[in-house]
Amino acid sequence: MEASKKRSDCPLGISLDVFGDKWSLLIIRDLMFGNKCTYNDFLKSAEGIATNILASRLKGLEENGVIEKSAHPDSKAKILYRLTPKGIDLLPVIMEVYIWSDKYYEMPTNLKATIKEAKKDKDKFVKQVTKELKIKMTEKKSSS
Amino acid sequence: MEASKKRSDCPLGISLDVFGDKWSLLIIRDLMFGNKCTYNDFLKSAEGIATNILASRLKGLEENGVIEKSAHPDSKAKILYRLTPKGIDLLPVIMEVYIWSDKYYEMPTNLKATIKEAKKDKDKFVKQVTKELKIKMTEKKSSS
DNA sequence: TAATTTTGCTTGCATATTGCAAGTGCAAAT
DNA sequence: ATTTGCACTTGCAATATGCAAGCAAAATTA
Repeated sequence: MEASKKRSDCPLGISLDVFGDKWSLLIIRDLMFGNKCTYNDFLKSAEGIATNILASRLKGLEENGVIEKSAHPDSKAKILYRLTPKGIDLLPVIMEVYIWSDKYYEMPTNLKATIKEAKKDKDKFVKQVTKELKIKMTEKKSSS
Repeated sequence: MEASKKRSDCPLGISLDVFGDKWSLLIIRDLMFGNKCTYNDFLKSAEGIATNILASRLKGLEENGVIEKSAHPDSKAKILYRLTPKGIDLLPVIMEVYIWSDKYYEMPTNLKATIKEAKKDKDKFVKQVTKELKIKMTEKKSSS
């Protein structure tokens, strides 16, 4: 997970060293679609990540330039986590995982429409959502 | 990794329970692009997976219907591992990871052309390679 | 035919990672 | 002034990983 070790020159291996674990992509999902942006937000997610694991993953993702910390406009006690452009660029990867999952597993009702839209025109969906995310991650948001 | 445990109803979480670790996607990569199909083939890959981990990952991927075992036409001592249609359907996911990696990391020369082709027309690339894989995984191949 | 090698694992054991509970320090609310 | 919220850290047990060795069946070599 740490930025240092590299098992091979294969781009897939390098990528898996960045987000190839059970938790990293879930954090990125929360930032993309969950309207979550603080440590406590992530903790509250359904999967129940442990506090130390969350801390280590946030550190790893930050070291790898996928997310970044910033001051929360609402409070000095809060830290705002945001996706970097590099993190936003993981949208196609996550989208394809959802599409795969939709084909072989049960899709929760509240996601069906979104996945359907994504499948209909992937490029359009990625462009649209990327645009929204760029805005979202730039604005100094004042709470959800 | 085992087929049983499910952390949440999120399709992303379910997917990560199937291939969300440091090794599974590398095995799938070897099956897709590496012309590898036996236990020893996977062992020889650059990343150097341990024998027990490889065995447990093969078991997990089989339990989850991503790969399947079959008799190797060359020898009874060999076991042929193949991607199922479900496994082949992971191609778009892996492709997007490569494309992401290409943007932010060094791409080995021998892969540049393929990635460029994939980026030019993703749908076409996926259809083309899927077709090839379906054939490859169906034929009782007589060695690489 | 017998010995050796190949193949696909399993086993033992040391080390690393994970998960859970509790605790810490600072900020903010009461 | 005290309590609560937030972002962690720490300790420790449980689990997973990595490494080396071993093992049985099949194939190859002698």
